[in-house]
Amino acid sequence: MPDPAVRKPDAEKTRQNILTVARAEFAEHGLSGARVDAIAARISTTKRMIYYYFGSKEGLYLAVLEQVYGGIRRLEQSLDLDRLSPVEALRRMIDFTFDYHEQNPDFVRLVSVENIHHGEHLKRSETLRNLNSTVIDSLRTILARGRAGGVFHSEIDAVDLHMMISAPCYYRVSNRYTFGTLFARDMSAPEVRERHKRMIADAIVGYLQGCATIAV
Amino acid sequence: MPDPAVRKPDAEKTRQNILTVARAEFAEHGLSGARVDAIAARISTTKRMIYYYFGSKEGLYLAVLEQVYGGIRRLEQSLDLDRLSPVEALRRMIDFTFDYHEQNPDFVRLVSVENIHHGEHLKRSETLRNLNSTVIDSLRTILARGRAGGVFHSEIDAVDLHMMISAPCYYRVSNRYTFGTLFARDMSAPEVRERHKRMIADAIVGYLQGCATIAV
Amino acid sequence: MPDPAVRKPDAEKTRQNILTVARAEFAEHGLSGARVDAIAARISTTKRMIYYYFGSKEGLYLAVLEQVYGGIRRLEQSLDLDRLSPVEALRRMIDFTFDYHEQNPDFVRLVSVENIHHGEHLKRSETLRNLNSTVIDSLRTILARGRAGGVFHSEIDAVDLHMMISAPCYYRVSNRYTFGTLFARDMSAPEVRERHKRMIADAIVGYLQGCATIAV
Amino acid sequence: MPDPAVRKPDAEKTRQNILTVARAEFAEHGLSGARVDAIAARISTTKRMIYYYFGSKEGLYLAVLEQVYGGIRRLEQSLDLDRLSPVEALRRMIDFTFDYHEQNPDFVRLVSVENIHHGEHLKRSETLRNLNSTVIDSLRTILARGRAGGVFHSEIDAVDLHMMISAPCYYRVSNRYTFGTLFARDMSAPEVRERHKRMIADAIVGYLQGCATIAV
DNA sequence: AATGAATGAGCTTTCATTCAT
DNA sequence: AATGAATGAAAGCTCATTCAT
Repeated sequence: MPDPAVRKPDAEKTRQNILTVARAEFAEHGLSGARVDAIAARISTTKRMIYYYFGSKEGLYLAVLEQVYGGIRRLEQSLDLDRLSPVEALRRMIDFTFDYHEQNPDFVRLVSVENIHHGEHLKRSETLRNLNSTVIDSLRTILARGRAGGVFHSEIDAVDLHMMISAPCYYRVSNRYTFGTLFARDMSAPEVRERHKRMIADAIVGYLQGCATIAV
Repeated sequence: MPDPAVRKPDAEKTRQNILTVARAEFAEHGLSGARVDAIAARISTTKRMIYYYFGSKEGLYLAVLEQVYGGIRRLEQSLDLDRLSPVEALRRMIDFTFDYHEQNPDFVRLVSVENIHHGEHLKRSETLRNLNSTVIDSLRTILARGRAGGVFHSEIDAVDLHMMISAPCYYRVSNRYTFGTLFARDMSAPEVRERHKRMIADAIVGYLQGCATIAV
Repeated sequence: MPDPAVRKPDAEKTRQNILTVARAEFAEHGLSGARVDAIAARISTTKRMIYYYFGSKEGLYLAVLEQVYGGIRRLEQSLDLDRLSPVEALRRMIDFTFDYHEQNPDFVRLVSVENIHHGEHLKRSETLRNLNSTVIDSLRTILARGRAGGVFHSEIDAVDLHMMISAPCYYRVSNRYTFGTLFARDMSAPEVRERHKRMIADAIVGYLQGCATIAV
Repeated sequence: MPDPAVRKPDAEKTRQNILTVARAEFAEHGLSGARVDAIAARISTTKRMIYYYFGSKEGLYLAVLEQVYGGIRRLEQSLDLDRLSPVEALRRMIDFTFDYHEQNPDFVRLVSVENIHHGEHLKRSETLRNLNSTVIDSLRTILARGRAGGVFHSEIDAVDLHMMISAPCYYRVSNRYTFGTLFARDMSAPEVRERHKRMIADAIVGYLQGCATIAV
C-alpha cells in the first residue's frame, strides 16, 4: 500500500505543471527565444519529462497554443447573448473581448508569436482547427437580429465585424510597449483602459447603427 | 568601428547591403530566431563584416529598427494635409496608414517582434526616441480644424485617435495568419483589402462626426 | 549541472578525466592561451561535456586550481613534524617544499598564471579560501619549539619564514627558462638540483639559528 | 613649409608610444591574453602602425621584452660596487635587486609571462642573448674579494648567489596575489616591504659569512 | 512512469592580420 | 610613412535532444 503522503503527483498534474510553466516562457520569449532548459528549471520534475509528455519543444508549444485558444473559446460560449437586445449583445461582446485581452496579455503575446511563425502550428493542429469558433455565429445572430429590428444599417459581415472588434482590443495590449514608449502613454493605466473600452464600443456600435458618413 | 561621418561610399554600400538583408531576416524570424549566418550567407561580404559594422546581433537588430521606423516617419511628414478639409485630411491619413501597413508587412512584423521584447531596444535607442513623430501633431491639427468647423463632435484625443486608426490597419497584417486560418478569410485578397480600407475609414470618420450612439 | 553529492561513478570519472587534461593545458598555455578545443581533443568525451560539468572555461580553470591547491595542502598535512627536533622539522619542511615544487612544475606554472590574473579566481573561490593552510601552523610550532630550546634566535614570523622557504623553491622552477637561458645554467640537472636543495636549507636554517650578521 | 603645430610625431616617438602601451598590456594580460585591439585603442596612431613597426603581435612582445630587460641591465651596470667593501657591495646589490623588483612589477610580470612561454622568445632573440649580464661578473668580483679578505666562507658560485638574491625579491612581487590572499598578508605595505628587505639581506649576507649550520 | 548522463550540431563572437591606396 | 576597410579562421559557448537504465 503506497503511503498517500509520498505518492508522486499523477501524470495529469505533471503535464499541467509543465504546460503552465511553458506558457509563461513562450509568452515571454517567443518560440525561438524560449529555452527548454528554462522551462525545465521551473518545473517540479525533470527536463526529460518535457520530452516524455510533449515529444519536442515544438510539441510543447503547440500544446500551449491549444490550451490558450481553448480558454478563450470556452469563455465566448458562456456569454449567453440571446437574451439581450442586439445592441446590448454587441456591447457585451465588445466588452468581453476587451477585458479578455486586457486580462490575458499572455494570450495576446502567444498569438503574436504564432503569427511571426506564419500561423503554421495553428494551421497544422487538428485540435485547433476543430475548435470551431462560436464568435462568428454569435455575431451573425446579433447582426441578423439587429437588422431585422432596424437598429443596424451597416452591411458589414460577421468576420469583418469580429476583426473590427478584436483589432483595437488586441493592439492596445500587443503593442503597448512600442506605442506606449513612442507616444508616452501608459496603456495599462486604469483611466486609459476605461476610456478605451468606452471609445471602442461607441465607435463600433455607432458604425453598425449606420450613421453614414456625410459628404467627404 | 568606423565613424559614420567620414565613411567611404563603399563602406556605406556594404552597410546598407547588410541592413537590407538583416531586415528581411529579423522580420521573418524575429530577434531570437534570426541567424547571423543566414544573413551573412545572403550578402556578398562575410559574416565578419556584420560585427565590424554593427558590433553584435542586437546592434544590427537595433539598426534595422531605426531604419524601419525612420521610413514611416519620413513618409508621414510628406502627406501635406493642411490643404485638405478636416474630413479629407483624416481620410487621407487613414488611407496612408492602411496602405503603409499593407505594403510593408516587414515593418509590422518587426514592431511585433520588438513588442515581444518589451520594446526594450526602442526604449534604449536615442535615435528612436528622437525620431519625434509628427503623426500626433497632424492629427491634433485635423481634430482642431474639424471641431472649429463643427464637423467633428467627438472629444477623442490625438493619441487615442492614432491608436484607433493604427489598430485595425496593423491587426489585419500582423494577425493575418491566425485570423485568416481560424476564420477562413484571405486577408490579402484585393477585394478584402479594399473593403477593409473603406470600412475602417467609414467607422472612424463616422465616429468623429459624432453620431452619438443612440440609447442602449 | 549535476549535484556532486549524488554523482555516479562514471560521471565522476569523466569529470576527473577532463580535469586532468585541463590541468596540463592550463599549466602549459595559461588561462587565455589554453584552448577548450585542445582539451576536448584529448579526452574521450566531447567538448560539450566540459561545459556540462564545469559551465565555462573559467569554471574549469577554477576547478583545476582547486584540485591543485588541494593536492599540496593534503601532503603538507601528512608530514608528521612533531616527532622531530625543531631543526630537523625545519629541514624536513624545506626539503618537502623543494621536492614538491621540483616534482610539480604544473603547480608552479598554474600559480604563476593565477598571479598574472591578480589571483582573482583564488580570491573568489570559497573552496580555496576554506582550504586553510596548515603550513603556517606547522612553522609556528617549529619556531616556538626552536626558540624555547634556544636553537633559533631569529625573530622572523611564520608567514615570512614560509615566504623565505617558498621563494627559492618556487623561483628555480618558475623561472627556469629565462634564468637558465640568461645564465646558461640547466636548472633541472640532478647535481644542480641537489646543490640548490642543500644551499637553500643551509641558508634558511643558518638564518634562524641566528648567526647575526656582523657589522657592515 | 609644414606647420610645426600640426607636424606628426616622428617615427621614433610613434614607436615608443606603441611600446609603452604594449608593455602595460602584455604585463597586465600576458602574451595570449593581450589584445592587439586594446593596444591600438590606447595609442595615438592607428592599429595598422603596430604591424608597420613590429610586424606581428609576437614581434611587438619581443620588442617589449628587449626594452624591459635592457632597462634592468643598464641600471645594474651603474651600481659602482668596486669602491665598497665586499659586504657593503653585496648588501648594495641585494638592496638594488629588491628595490628594482618592488618598483617594477611590470618587469616581474613580463618575466613570468615569458617563462609560461618556456622562454622561447628570449632564447630566440639575438638582442637579448647579446645583452650580456654584468650581474654575474659583479657578484663574482664581490665573492672573490670577500673570500680573499676572509669575510666570506661559503663556496657558493656567482650564478647560484644571484638566484638566491633574486628568488625572494622576485617571489614577493610575482606571487603577491596568491600569497597575499592565502596568508592574509599585504605584500606591498611599507612596513612589510622594509622588514622583508632587511630579512633577505641578513639571510644572504649571513649565509655567505659562513655561519655553518650546526649539527642537525 | 520516470530519469541522470551525455551529446552533435550549430550558435554568436573574437582575434590577429592583410588588402588596397 | 601611413592608413581605413576588410577578413579567414577559430574561439567559447548554447541548444534541443536522446541514450541507457
